[in-house]
Amino acid sequence: MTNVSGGTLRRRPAQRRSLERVERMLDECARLLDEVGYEALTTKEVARRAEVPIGTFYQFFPDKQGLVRALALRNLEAFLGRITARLAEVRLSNWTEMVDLAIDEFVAMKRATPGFAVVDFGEVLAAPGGPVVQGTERMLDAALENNVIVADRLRTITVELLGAPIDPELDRVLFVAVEAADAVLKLAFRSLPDGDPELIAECKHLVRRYLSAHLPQE
Amino acid sequence: MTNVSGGTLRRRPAQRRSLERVERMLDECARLLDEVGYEALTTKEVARRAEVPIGTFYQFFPDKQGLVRALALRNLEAFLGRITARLAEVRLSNWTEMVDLAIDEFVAMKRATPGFAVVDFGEVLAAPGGPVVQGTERMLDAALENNVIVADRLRTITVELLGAPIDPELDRVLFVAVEAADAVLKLAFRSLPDGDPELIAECKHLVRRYLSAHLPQE
DNA sequence: GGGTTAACATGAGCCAGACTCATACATTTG
DNA sequence: CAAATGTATGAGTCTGGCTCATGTTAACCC
Repeated sequence: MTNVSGGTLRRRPAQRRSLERVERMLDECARLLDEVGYEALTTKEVARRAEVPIGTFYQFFPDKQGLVRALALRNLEAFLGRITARLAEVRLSNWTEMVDLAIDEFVAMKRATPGFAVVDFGEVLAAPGGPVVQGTERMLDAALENNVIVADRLRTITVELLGAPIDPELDRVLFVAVEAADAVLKLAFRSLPDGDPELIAECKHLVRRYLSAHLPQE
Repeated sequence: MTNVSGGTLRRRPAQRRSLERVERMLDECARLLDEVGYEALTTKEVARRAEVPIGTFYQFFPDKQGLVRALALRNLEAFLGRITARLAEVRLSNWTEMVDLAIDEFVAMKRATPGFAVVDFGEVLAAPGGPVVQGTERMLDAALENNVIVADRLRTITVELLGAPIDPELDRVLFVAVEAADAVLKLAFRSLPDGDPELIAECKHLVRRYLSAHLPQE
């Protein structure tokens, strides 16, 4: 699995102990996100639960956003790993199956991964409204980049699946599809803790319908 | 125009002076959102720019979220007003024209209305991840309700347009469409200050394509 | 007018939470 | 063993959301 999460940490943990600590902090961050949400999440509480002094917390994470961003990136890696693994298992006969697979994996992760329903890598704090243009290290950019990564990954898979790229606009189309799916699934998980099944179905519907205009029926 | 914004304010301004003050605070809030984004926006600065003491600010707005929520609701009213006005002007021959009209109006508002590209009524702070279930006065609920209002409004228009409701699932479908469009347009305005035209076009594409599965071609 | 009362306005200050930094500790190196 | 270099710590700073005691205006009554 490629290491996507470069550049999030203030200092990279070198020893085993530090590494475990960072993992613990991320775990507790995820659990706290489920319990109280992003706004009410405090760095002190994360540190307390992870049994790490606050000073050490700030040795590794630049700030609260950085913490959540690091978590989102860890989740992104997990997602890409799962998708890749699943693809190795099954033989897909057409792209609609891939849509279902991707969405099912995403939903499964939302259900199983603490904090993931609150901040997945798609939206990571994009929303509370970073200004349209701002410093390079904004979450905003991270969120965009993340969906670019997912879309790109899906493009690779799609191209492999179809044999050759069909539509030169495929990149943008996939990006839009990912963004839209992300939003609808977010909604599904806001409606019900395990995700409203009807909305999840509707999400697949939406994506399939949209992509069918750009991909061959086969 | 119906007054949607009930219940946002701590106290409703009665006299002319208070009313102007509240408007000024909302205006400055909008401008600040464009400048620094939601997180960096401070109630002190809003009050300072509106030339209102901080105490007075809190006489009217319950908190920072309440301020932004009030702004979002004011924008929602404006949007519904504009849509209604436009519909009175033009004669629509089919529902695809309505999709274009609604999206165009939305885009026009994003361009013209300060702060609207940062927090429109669709997402209003839903994202930074309130916990899935939490107190009644959460922004989250507000955001959901707002899109419900828009979807409902569009349903009314659609039903009028078509003569009779076609699909019993129309409500959910429209809701999903609004949510997806919202996300893609948000993206378009993150990419370019005035909204990436190609993404805007793609948004219309997405919605039309999706709805065409549920609405008659005519 | 004068006096009483109720509504409104004000900003110094409280408090919580993000983040720092001086100090203590450990670990490596000559 | 001493110096140097890295690492750990939590008391403390600072900023920003929000309050509340006090001052001010307006409304009302005699």
